Amino acid sequence: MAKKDDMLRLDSQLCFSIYACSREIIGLYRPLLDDLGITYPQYLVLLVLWEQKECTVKELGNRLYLDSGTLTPMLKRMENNGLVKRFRSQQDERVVLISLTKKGESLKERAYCIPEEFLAKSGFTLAEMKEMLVRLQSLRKQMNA
Amino acid sequence: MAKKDDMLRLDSQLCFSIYACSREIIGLYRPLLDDLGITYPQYLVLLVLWEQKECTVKELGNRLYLDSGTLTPMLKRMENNGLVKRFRSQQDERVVLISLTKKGESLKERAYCIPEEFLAKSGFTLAEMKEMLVRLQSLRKQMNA
DNA sequence: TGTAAATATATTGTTAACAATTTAATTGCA
DNA sequence: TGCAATTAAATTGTTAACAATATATTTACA
Repeated sequence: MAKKDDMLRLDSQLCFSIYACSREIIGLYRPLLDDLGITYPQYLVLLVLWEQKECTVKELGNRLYLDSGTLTPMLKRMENNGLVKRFRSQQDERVVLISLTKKGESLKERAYCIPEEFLAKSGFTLAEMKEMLVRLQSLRKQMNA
Repeated sequence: MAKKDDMLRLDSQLCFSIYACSREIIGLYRPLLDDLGITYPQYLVLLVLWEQKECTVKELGNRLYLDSGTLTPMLKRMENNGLVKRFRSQQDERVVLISLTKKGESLKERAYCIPEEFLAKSGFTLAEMKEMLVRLQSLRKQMNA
């Protein structure tokens, strides 16, 4: 049963390596994000809004793979911290639109250093980084098929 | 500023790809783990215990990169579900030892299919899987340096 | 030996992830 | 037109991650 047992060894599990890596990266980002007064998932929301200024909760969920059960309370916290505004669409009252405040907008300038810092600490070249990105995206596509 | 802005695009962020992948894999595992009556982090605890039968909370934390703030309540839940036993070491009363119950032990047999299922769904060959594993481990090592 | 430092776990409080359900608005179609 | 099905968010409840702190035990060494 040694071979069978090998499959169940913690250190041979890709899933664990990805899970641990994710948490480690978030830990690396934490002091930087603390300076901006945001958390990692909030940073992801801002990334989307820095790209497109305004979007619906639904669209945010599609980009980040999160549902309203996660997003609604998080967006309320961000609203309380003055980062975003929330309001119902006039055309369709079911839809909630999220847009940046001046404060949320202004954080972008201070965020450029974050991916740079990560690239530096990762020890990867930009090419290796992209290679990895492609593999992970194909993994995700596969799993959805 | 287009190039600078590119760095902040959600889809060019390796960190997001890893974070999203991690959650997606856990989602893939969920129905299988539901059958066993455990969650993903609990599965990781069992992986360690299937390897070595008994260990301390400290050792579990070292393997899984989790602290007592996460482990203590989780291990209590696992104890309530009859999966593990918890008891203080006789030699050092600070230390809490975790060991498997018959029930926890017996789940191993039903868990072999989980990494197999993942390998199948990932669309990766075993070699590609290992390649990826190595890269992620080196990324983790780098970040800790 | 006695006490300060170190160590292991537990506790408290905040944020997040997600299933399941609810509420409200819109759409489709008999 | 009117009502059933669909859709978008919000709500509720459970588990987890983690910072900060507390408690209890052990170790080190003055």
